[in-house]
Amino acid sequence: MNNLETKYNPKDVEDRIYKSWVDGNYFHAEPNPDKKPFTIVIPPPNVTGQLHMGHALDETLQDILIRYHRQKGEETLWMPGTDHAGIATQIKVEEALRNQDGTTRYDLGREKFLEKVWDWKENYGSRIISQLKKLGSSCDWERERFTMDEQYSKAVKEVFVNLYEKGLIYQGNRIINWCPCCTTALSDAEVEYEEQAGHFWHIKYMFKDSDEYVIIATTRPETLLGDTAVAVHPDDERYKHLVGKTLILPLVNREIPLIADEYVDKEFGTGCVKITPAHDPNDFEVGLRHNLEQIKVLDDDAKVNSYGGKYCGMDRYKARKAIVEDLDNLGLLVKVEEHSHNVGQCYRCGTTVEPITSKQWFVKMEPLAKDALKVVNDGEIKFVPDRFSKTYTNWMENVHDWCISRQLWWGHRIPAFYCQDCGETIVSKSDITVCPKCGGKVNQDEDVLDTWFSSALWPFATMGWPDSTKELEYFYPTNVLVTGYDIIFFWVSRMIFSGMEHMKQKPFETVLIHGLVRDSKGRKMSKSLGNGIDPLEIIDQYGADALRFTLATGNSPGNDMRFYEERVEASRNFANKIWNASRFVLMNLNDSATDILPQNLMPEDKWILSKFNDLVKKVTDNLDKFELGVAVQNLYDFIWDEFCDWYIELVKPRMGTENNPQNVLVYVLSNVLKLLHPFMPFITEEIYSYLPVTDKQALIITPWCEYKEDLIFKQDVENIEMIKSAIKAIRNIRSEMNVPPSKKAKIIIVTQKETVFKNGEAFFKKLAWADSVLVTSSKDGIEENCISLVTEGAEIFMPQGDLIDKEKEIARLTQEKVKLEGEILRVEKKLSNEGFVAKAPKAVIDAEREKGEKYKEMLDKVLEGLKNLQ
RNA sequence: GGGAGCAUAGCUCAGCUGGGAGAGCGUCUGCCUUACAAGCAGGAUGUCAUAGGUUCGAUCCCUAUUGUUCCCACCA
Repeated sequence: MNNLETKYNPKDVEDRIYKSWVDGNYFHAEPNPDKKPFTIVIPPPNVTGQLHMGHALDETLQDILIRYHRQKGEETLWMPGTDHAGIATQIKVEEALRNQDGTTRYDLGREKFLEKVWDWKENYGSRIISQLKKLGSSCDWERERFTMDEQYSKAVKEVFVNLYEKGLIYQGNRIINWCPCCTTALSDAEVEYEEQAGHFWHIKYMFKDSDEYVIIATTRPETLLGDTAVAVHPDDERYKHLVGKTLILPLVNREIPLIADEYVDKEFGTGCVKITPAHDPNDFEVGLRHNLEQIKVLDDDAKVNSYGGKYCGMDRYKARKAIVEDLDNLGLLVKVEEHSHNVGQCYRCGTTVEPITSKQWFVKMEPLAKDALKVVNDGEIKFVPDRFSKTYTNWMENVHDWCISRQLWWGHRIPAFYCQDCGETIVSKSDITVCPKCGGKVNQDEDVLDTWFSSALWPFATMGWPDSTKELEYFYPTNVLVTGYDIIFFWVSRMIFSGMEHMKQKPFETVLIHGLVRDSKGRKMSKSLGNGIDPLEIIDQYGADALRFTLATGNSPGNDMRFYEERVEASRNFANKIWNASRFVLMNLNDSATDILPQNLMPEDKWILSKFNDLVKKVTDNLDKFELGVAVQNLYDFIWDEFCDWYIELVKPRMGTENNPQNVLVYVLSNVLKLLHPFMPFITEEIYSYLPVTDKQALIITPWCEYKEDLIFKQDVENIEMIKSAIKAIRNIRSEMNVPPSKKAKIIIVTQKETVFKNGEAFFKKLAWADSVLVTSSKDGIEENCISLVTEGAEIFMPQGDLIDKEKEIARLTQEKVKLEGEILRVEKKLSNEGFVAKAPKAVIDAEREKGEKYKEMLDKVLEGLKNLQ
């Protein structure tokens, strides 16, 4: 115990401590009517994913909250698990197959391919979990869930059927976002828009049997193949007379009408718009209004199909080029403008998505959005910081129907069955093989559901829904959801309406939003940039506590943070500081040491106990407000500055004497470890195990500290602060005069508070390098050639013999004088301001008066000192 | 087009309901003071983006401006 190394080595500690927590079963929660529940469900990482900094931040924040509430004695459940992550996982496995032997999923067929994915999941699914453990995450591993577990799948089917029966899920042929690379439909949320440089092609459309024409402008000339009309605004005088006439579609030579529709903006471009109902969402609507034909000209892989005549088989960009060339040759290309516009891209693979009409399943959002908005607007669900509730409501108010079918194989297969004979569609929780209507053979829908459709159920499906379980009864609704602002739309909003719809209760009360972890230059960490920092490497090098501390520090909710190694180094140094302070305490304990406070507390003991009490309040309040960054800063300041730099130094002279401060040291250290534990669980648990505390148990379950009124000693705090300022003043002057610590000095303290400073004699010797300290209330007999220092409550004289440079001393005191005069002037100005005296709170005025008097007193002494020198 | 964030020390950032601004890193000076050089002591550097307003008093609240980042929408 006395031979701990001078450097904290996390590797000696972390795995062993983690195992002790698991063995102690401290992470496990059970419904317990005697206790208040506290629940967080983890944002399930992708099952084949690897831990990155974003996870590390997310998990750290959750673990802090979880450990805090566990120590507060609540029945604390952190529900862990993973997400099957439809597209992401399928892409990964397909890629692996391609690299392995060049096979595609089609070569294997659905069944074989899914076997491969399940194999993959078995291999890599545990990786992310073990990585979470490295961080110290105290999840209830007995309850680990996966979004494709049997029970979970039951919930997904239940929800689908339920919504279908309510008319909130429907199948329809509508414009959706199509990713030609993943060959699946995407929801609006899964498309990311990027400003790209493009062109604006102006094309002549000739009227039938006429030399007249209109000019349309387009950014996607290849869609011309699917045009079924040209539209103008009904009030547009330029074209009014032409409405109803027939145009000849260039290259295709199809006859299409010129129609009038309010959708067209007269001011934009030429005022004529080509209408391609099958490939543009606005045109689609126009097409419905005018009963236009939808001609789909692109295949699933974005190649022109047989409707495209000579362009058939060309990929969309090749076709674009060819069409522009042909139009130009025909003299139909009027001009080409540079044009920058937003291009939608698949959020998984980055391929430009193509709007395409397609038969898909949708969730009707409007009725669901209603309750989901109410619960946030009423403040039943709170976003931290609050501004994100606006982000949420804006989205929810304008939400479109949600396309939930995906043309993938990995995921929850849509529980819809189609009769081959009568064409009936049957939506059913259980698999069926024959049509209940005609007895014909049925086929199940080939598609799977959007991953987010299943993760939307996470807060209750993980607890056994649709069965009624004791877990749901006890732990639902959950307390906090911690996640990044980037998935509010994907996940948070969908959990909210799902919770409201299926549980008739909100899924959580607080949504704690954090920002992104960026690199040192503020860029997003990404694989393609290669600027990602691996949390596991950081843990390996600096320890999990240092990583956690770094991620929790200097950051406020909702804001991005920059991550660089120097910050981790600073955190590691802090861990080391704690380690060494603890070593010091442990080295100086005798067999009778405990954490029971003695009766005869010294002023400095009362000072640190008061400060510690303040800390308890601050840390607790900040944790309750989700100001984790402020809470951890409070701890840092207390430990390094107040406990190490002052308290330990102040009590060093008492070590080993009758008045040994060991119990106070043990008390403060053991208690501060409790407060620090949520942030730095490993090192705190380790050190706590060495301490002779009365409540000897694992720190992880040791009760949180309480604020104790009777451990606040106002007068002693004032006195010690006075001594501290005096010591600082002496250090300051010595440093200014380049006096090395080895050179001791005589100190005479003239004060009206003799007892206070007499009690502090030892402090001056140790911390202000004095060899003798004289405390007196009178200036009589003080030798000349003294440096005089004016500090709060005292005047300090340090005889310097011949060393004193009179001129320098006069200059210094003059400077001091000017400073004090300035302060006094400021205070007086304030106090002579009628408005201030009349309207400011009394406490502020009193404080200001007190300050003024203090300064005046000090100024008098400075002036006297100057007089003596001259 | 709509919305939001940010602008504070050389750098990265805190600053929680308005009462003369802090930390880490860096930097300068002096110290291996028997827990810690991953340390100790001391120092320097700020028109708290700009301009108005509210107030006795504004880094903080309001308005406008500038710069910057992001989100949503998608006029072809």
